[in-house]
Formats: sequence, structure tokens, C-alpha cells
Amino acid sequence: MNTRVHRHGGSDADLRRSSKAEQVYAEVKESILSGTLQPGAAIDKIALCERLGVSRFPVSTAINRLAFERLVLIEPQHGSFVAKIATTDVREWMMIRRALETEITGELALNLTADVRASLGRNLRYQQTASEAGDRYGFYALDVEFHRLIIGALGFVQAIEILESLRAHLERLRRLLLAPVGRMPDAFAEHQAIAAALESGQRQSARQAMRQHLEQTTRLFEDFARACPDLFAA
Amino acid sequence: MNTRVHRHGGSDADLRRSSKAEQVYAEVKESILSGTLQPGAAIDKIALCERLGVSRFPVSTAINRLAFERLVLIEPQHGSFVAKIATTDVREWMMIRRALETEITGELALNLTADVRASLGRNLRYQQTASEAGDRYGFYALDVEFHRLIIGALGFVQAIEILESLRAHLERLRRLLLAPVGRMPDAFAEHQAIAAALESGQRQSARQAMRQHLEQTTRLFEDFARACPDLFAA
DNA sequence: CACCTGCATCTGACATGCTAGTGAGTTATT
DNA sequence: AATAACTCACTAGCATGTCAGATGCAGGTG
Repeated sequence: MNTRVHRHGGSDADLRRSSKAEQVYAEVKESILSGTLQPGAAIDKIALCERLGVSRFPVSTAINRLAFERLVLIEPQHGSFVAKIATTDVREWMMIRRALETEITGELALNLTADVRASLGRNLRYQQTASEAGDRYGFYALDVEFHRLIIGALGFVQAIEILESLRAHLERLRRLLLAPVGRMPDAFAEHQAIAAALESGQRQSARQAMRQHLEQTTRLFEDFARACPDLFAA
Repeated sequence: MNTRVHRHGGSDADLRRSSKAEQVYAEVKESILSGTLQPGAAIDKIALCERLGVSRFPVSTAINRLAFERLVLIEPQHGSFVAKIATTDVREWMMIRRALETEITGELALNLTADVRASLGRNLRYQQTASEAGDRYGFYALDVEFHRLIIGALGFVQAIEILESLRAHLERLRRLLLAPVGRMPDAFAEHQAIAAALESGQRQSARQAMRQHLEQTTRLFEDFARACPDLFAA
């Protein structure tokens, strides 16, 4: 079931267009990501049915989909549970992200359009403002957008999907643990380096710039993971 | 829903363990991959139900899962169709594969165990035999195993899943178009170079070796795609 | 003659009752 | 008292019935 993307915001019409299964999916996913449903918690399908006013069918469909994304674990004939996070998972998520974003950045260096260039420039200016103002949340949003601009520039739909799925996992981790630490100046500098490498049109240096940035981020997340071992599986 | 892997072959017990939805999933997937169900073909769910002796529920579940993997396209209230292949998809599949396998190979160069080393060596010896004997299918199987050995060595479960999903798509393409061309000697040489780079323990050269190999393969697949444009979507 | 509308008939989405397997609490036995 | 077997409540999987939306064709209209 492909997500029907409606770019014109979430009106009532959208809600009616999107299937109930998708609404349940979005609802539960948000609960997991926000930490309302903690890792390991059992998911009471029947309660969900009543709360959302739907039957078990769309709920099952949604839970299946979340299981596919590894956000929930289904134990047949026993129950469905919010997936625990394994410390090794964090390493793997960042490895995959590093691999894909590095490769895409390299490709983009060879195919940089004026549009993308302008968007990146604008985004970086805002980043500078946010960084100087100490606006963590604003900067975080811009950070996410910066990466999205790069990975979306070449229209790689499946890669985007994979990366968004990874971002969901990492987002959950981030929200579970703590607000982002003040790495803004460093992150900003690294983003600038990436943009500069992209402008240079050199594949290799673009890859390297993205790689270095993501290796820093990897360390950050691994520190996160070490900071709060309760939530993790063996 | 995670695939329950039973390594001890497909006995009756396995069939009973695996859900009906999974059986349908496997059946339909094989039909798509083998080309029995051509790209764009409509999937008659009811006929499937009758042929496999199950109700519509497991069929829907299975089709949903295949839609998630982009092997089928569900048009709500209209029908389910075998996904067509877009020429841009091929580029993207290989881009993702290149990204992941390159990164993993680099990591593996830093953590090569004696076990993996031995397996790779054994596999390469068989490759030589197959290559010299001109055994295309044997060589192809060894080729697949060679890559699986590398990507499986570090236990990155999600990366494996992504790559296996990609391999399914590429496999479909390969089977739809033609038997593998005789690139065996070249492929064998490239495989040897990868193994040698892994032995050297140098991340950078391991990455480079895998990258060069996959860039060759990319060209091969793109030639495939050009060879038979009928099956492709706009 | 082109176009628009209404109907027949597909299809997927959804609701609901039923089946079977699991695990935990309880009881019986040693 | 400790352990083993048993019962029961609960869950996911499955079957079947129902509903609404989409398509295609026929016939009517401008």
C-alpha cells in the first residue's frame, strides 16, 4: 500500500481520501516515535479499535506495516509489541544512512542544478541565523531539511523511503533520550563544507564531506545510546 | 511480519509453521520474479484464492506486503497490478546497492575474521572452476553467494533485507531479459580484487574495489534495460 | 457526430464471527 | 513446600459477508 501523498496540506478531504488503515498507521507510528508507546510495550489492538472507532481489519493492516518497518514486533498468537532498540541497530542505521547519503551526495556533485543550489544556499543562511540565535529546534528542523534537500534532489524515491524510515527510528531514539545537544556550530560548519564540495562538482570530495559529517553524527547517536541503556534489548 | 526462516529445508512442519499469508506471498513473488506474471498484468485475487485454497484475507495481506516492496501496485477500488519497471528504477537500485555494498565492504576490511576469509577463499576457488568450465549458472550462483558472504559477514540484518529486496527486482529484470552474458572472467577478476583488498585490511581500497565491480555491473544492467524497452513504464 | 450521463459490474476496503495457539495463573500431586 | 500438569483468558490469523468507489459501456442529449 503506497502512501498517497497529498502535497496540499491535511484537509478533511485528505482524511477522507486516505484509508482508515493509513490513519491508524499514522496514529500508532506517531505514538511510538513520540515515546507515548515505550519500547517493549504491548499494543492493545482492541483498545485501538475502540479508541479510533474502526474495526480490527485496518488496525491489523497498519500494525503489519509497522512490523515491516521494524517499529513493532508481532509474536504470532501472543501479541504485538513496540520494538525495542538494540545498540547494534543504532550502528546499522547510521551505517546505512552514511552509505546512502554519501553516495547520493557524490552523484549530486555531478548533477547540481541551479534550483537545488539556491535551496541549499537559502537553507544555510537560515541555519546561520538559527545557530547564532541559539535556536535549537529551529536549527534541528533546518538540519533535517538540509539533508532532505540533498537526498531528494535527484528524485531517488526508494532511497528517500529507506532514509525516511531510518530517520523515524533515529527520531524515536532522539526523542526518547534528550533534546539535541548544542552541536550547532560544528554541524553548521560541516553543512557548509558539504555545500561547498557540491559546488566544486567533485564527486570524491562531496562524498568525503558528507561522510565526515555523518561520522560525527554517528558518534553523537552512539553516545545517546550509551547514556540510557534501559530501553535497549540485549 | 518478519519472515520466519527455517534453515533445515522445506518440510511439512515448515509449511504448517509459516502462515498462509506467507505461502501466498512466496508463491506470487516467485511468479513475478520468474516472469510468469508479466509487468503490468492484473492480479486476480479471487482466482488466487481458489487456486491456493485460501480465503481473501491472506491474499490481501500478501499483496499488501508485495506492494510495500514495490513489486505490485495497488490502485484502490480498481485493481492490483504487477509493477512495471521504470528505467530510472534500475539506476536507483544499482545506486543503492553500490552505496550499501561499498560501505559494508569498507567496514569488513577492518573486521575480517578467519571464518569469513576462509569462506571467501573457498568461494573464489569454486568460481575459478566454474569460470574455466564455462558454467554460467554455477558461476551466477557463486556470484550471488560471494556478495551474500560479504554483506552478511558483519550481521547487518536490515541492510541484508534491503539488498535482498533489491536483488529480487534485479533478478526479475535479469530473468525477463536474457541469460547472463559471459562476463565471467572479468567478474571473477573483480571478485578476486575485492577479496585481496579485504585481506589488506584497508578500508579505502576495499571500498574502491567493490565500487569498481558494481559500476561494471551497473553498466551491464543498463544495457539490459536498453535491450528490451517494451516492459518498461514511462 | 461528439460529449455527457446513468447503470452494471468489477475491485479493494472494511466489519465481524470463528479458530487455534500461547502464556500465565491455578490446582493437584509428590 | 516444590514441582508438574491443567485450565482459562487473551491474541493473532483466518473465513465470510457487506459497502463504497472506480471503470467501461450504452444510450441519450446538445
